Amino acid sequence: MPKEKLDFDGLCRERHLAATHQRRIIFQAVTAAPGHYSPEEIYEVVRKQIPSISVATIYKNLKTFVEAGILHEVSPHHGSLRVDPTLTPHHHLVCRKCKSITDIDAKFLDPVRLRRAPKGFKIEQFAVDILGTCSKCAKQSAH
Amino acid sequence: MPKEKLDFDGLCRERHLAATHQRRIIFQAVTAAPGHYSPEEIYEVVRKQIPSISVATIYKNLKTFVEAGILHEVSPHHGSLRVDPTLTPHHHLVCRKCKSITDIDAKFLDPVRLRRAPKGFKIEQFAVDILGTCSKCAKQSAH
DNA sequence: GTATCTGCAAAAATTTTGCTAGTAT
DNA sequence: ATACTAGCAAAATTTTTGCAGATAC
Repeated sequence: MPKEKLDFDGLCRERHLAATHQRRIIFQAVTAAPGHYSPEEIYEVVRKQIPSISVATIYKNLKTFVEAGILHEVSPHHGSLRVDPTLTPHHHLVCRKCKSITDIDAKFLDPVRLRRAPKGFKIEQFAVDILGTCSKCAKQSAH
Repeated sequence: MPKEKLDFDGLCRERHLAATHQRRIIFQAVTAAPGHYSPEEIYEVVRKQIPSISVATIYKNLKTFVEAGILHEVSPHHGSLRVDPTLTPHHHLVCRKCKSITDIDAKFLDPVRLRRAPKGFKIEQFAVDILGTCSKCAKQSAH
């Protein structure tokens, strides 16, 4: 029995998600190779196996997978461009539930340092997103 | 003479950008207070002072400001949601020019560590975006 | 059997584009 | 004078929604 199928069904069972055919194929499409796929790219791949699939199903399930922790977002996607006037070095606390963003001064973090320089990439800046749950959301889900 | 105006005109001169009225007001709107504004939010604020402003102008100028380094993006905005199948700890090299994303194993980075815990925020994960220029883009702008 | 999920189509939201007139340098 | 920029309207993208029928548990 193929390993992926086992994994996927197990993952779904753990998180009380229905292991539907569409979800299985979407998951396979995303995990077939490392990459940083957009919903549109995944749609095009999945469509080859399930021509009747709809983009809405891709979106709904990617969201579901991310919320369930089965997949990750590349960087927190805030729905639209977000611009930041603060030019002093700082990073961001990002709440996974309410998507709120809070600044945290860079001096509260040990300086980010590479142990091995990536070949051919000229580093200009480190941006750290600290993902988690803000106090407001923690209270709400506490009871 | 107000400090902001001086700063803004100087910034524009340095980067060979025309210091237009619209840009000045947009810049003031963004820098009035720390925050993480969307184009729509900025539009609503600027509209109070320049009712004839258009959303397109907001978008064009935010993009211009970000490219010029006058403002920062909160986290790299990739145009659409991007999903990542790699669950082993890793971070991302993001090219500012071509927006390409490359994985870098977490063990090539000194572990991210907080010196002071943020009050009330439950940390779940650190995501580091290493911003810079990839080798391909470096070559293109070299000559 | 019941709750959940899919497909569809339509709407909403976000972002880009082309062009003309206006403005900064 | 020249190059750049703003406004406008329209299009292109991206994402969400509501609901009827289908599917998983």
